[in-house]
Amino acid sequence: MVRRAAPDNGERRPTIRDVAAHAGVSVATVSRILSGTYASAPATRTRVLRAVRELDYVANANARGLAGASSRSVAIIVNSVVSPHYAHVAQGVQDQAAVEGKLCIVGTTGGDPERELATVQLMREEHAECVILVGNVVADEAYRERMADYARALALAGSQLVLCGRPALGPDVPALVVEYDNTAGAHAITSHLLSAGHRRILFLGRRDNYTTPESRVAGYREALADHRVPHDPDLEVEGTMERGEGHRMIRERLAAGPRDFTAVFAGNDLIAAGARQALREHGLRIPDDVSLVGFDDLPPAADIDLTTVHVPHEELGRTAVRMALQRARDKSGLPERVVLGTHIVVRDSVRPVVPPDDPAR
Amino acid sequence: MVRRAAPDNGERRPTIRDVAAHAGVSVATVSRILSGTYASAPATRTRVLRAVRELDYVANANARGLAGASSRSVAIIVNSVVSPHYAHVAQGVQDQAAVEGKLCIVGTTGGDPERELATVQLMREEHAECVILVGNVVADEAYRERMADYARALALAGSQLVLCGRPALGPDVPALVVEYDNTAGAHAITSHLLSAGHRRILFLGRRDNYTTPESRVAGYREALADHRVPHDPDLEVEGTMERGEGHRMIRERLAAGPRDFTAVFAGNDLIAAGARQALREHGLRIPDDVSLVGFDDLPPAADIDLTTVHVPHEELGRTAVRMALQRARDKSGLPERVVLGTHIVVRDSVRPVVPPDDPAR
DNA sequence: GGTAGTCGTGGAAACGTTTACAACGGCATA
DNA sequence: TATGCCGTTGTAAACGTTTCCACGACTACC
Repeated sequence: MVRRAAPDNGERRPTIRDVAAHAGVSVATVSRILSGTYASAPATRTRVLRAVRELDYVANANARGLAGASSRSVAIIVNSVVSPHYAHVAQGVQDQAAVEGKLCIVGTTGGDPERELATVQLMREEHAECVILVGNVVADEAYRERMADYARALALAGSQLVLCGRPALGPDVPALVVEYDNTAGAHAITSHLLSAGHRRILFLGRRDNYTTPESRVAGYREALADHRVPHDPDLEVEGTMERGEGHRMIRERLAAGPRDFTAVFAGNDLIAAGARQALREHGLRIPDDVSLVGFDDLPPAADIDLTTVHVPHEELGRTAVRMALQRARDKSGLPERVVLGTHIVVRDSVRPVVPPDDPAR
Repeated sequence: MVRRAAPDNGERRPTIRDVAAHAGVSVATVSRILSGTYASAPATRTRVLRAVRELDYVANANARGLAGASSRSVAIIVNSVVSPHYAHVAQGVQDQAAVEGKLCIVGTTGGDPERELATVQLMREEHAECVILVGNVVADEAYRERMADYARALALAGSQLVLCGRPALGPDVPALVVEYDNTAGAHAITSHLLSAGHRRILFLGRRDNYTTPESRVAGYREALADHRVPHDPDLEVEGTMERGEGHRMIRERLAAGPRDFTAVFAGNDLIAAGARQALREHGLRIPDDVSLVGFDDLPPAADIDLTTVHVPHEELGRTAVRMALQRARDKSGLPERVVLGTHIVVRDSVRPVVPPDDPAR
């Protein structure tokens, strides 16, 4: 006997053997009755269930996993749980996992590829049913190779890799993709500003090679082109997706010279919040002096009455889990890539531009 | 052979046996070399590690757990991951888990005791090293019994229950407690308002029997008593800890009659944000017309320049994990309860009251 | 009344690891 | 040269499940 933990005096956690003995049946019968719906005499069934209740038995997930039953867990890997964007996706994953009776393993990387790898290894050890990787990323060749490696290694361990809000890989890589339409959203909200008469629209948070800001900038440019408004590269300000950056970008811009824009399109709501604060510190009112829009529609947006693009965060998480589990059940004919839609939420941060010579003024 | 998964043609995930064969040693040796630091000849060691790399071997967590090695996971159960309060505690748990090389299982309950129970059962199955329960709760007898049951059942499964921001149980219950000082924080910030001359301070978010709001109200009352300011129960407004509630409470109060307060102490930052919006909608400026303070010091507080009480959320999570793991290593002589401190963060939402007959005005 | 089929159950192997115990070799000491 | 010890490695049992296979009892049919 290799028992190390509790003394064997009955203060042991009951096993399936105990339940079987208590109910006067074999372990096989108990196992069958407990794991899903299997033919069994009602009398036996109730006897077993009573024994389970009386002994307060819970199965040993390790033994269950080892013996080959399909895993009961779903994994999600994010940069950080405190960032609202990730938190909402994680919530969606949680919800769907709970619905499916699975539990949810969360790993954070802080954006560090090293830690990402370590976390994926842990998930591989754990035999999670699927591993959901979410977030903005540099989409270079190294990334593609790394993801392809993950996907294959995970597939070998019986897990399904799901990329959430990340670009797809080659067709021969066993990975699912759930995205949302950044470009269309950016196009729509830029058009919203253009329709209100704005021509000089500052874009905050350009960051080349990063997938999310890159596709948002793309939508911005396309909308300008569609409205035949000349594109001024100087209106695209570089910065990361954080609140402080929004503040910095506006501050530096206004310090550098006179204001040469009538509207601001912030790369996300956090940037918008920071930008808003900086604008107000310069005595500019929103929306009276400057119009401001964001992207994401997370709680801060409602707080500051921001017109923005709604991203279905929770739905992304739910869809990722749903797709992975469906695929586990039925290998064939399911889509490998889903793109969810976005839409504008109009609040109170945009005013039409009134031309200087407008007689109404 | 009961293999059901991959076809046995080499596209199998490598086991420790494969590694042993590849390195020309026994499985015991491989196991010893991989799991922690154990005496072994350097030559063997490198041979084994090379085999691991070449085969891309990762251990099977289920088998490892089953064979009796201590578990590698830490569990946290919260109401919701999107609520900043919980998210920050979860982040702390994550961080510490990563430091200790453990992974983190997250369960959400939506505040439903039913789901809480189900989640605890899942964690019990999973043999998590510790289970951290966080958040505000009704602290009645039923709660105490439920928690005591959890604690005992988890202890039997080898896990340690940790209550985070929840009241302690009896001394004979095997549970750890990590709290922060709500009453002291509320006392301090109320004193801050009193020192600025405020006498009529509205408290938003009273909720009897719920531990968190209850102890915050207690601090508020104590501070009033200490400053010999009469306590008017009518200044305590009931409501839950949500943004919308803050808005509602102010709206209804101002609709019911003339303003009879000069400062507002919101039960948390979310309430403060809602209250702020409602006050502004009534044309009241903060802090010029009304002073406003909150509790928690989460990101929204900085956004709205709110003077508030800083709660060490991440530190709560980290401490919970640290305590549980220390206890697992060394059973004796460690504290069972820790109370972390809080402190005021002064921003720009409080102005001194100027008496009407003050000559300076 | 015999045979085939169905339903419910039990026995036992297998999953991949950890660890107690035993065994082996080499070195230092007597 | 014989003895004892230590450091390193191998053998095998055990962990608690699931599931394959076999077997008995009953029903239904010819």
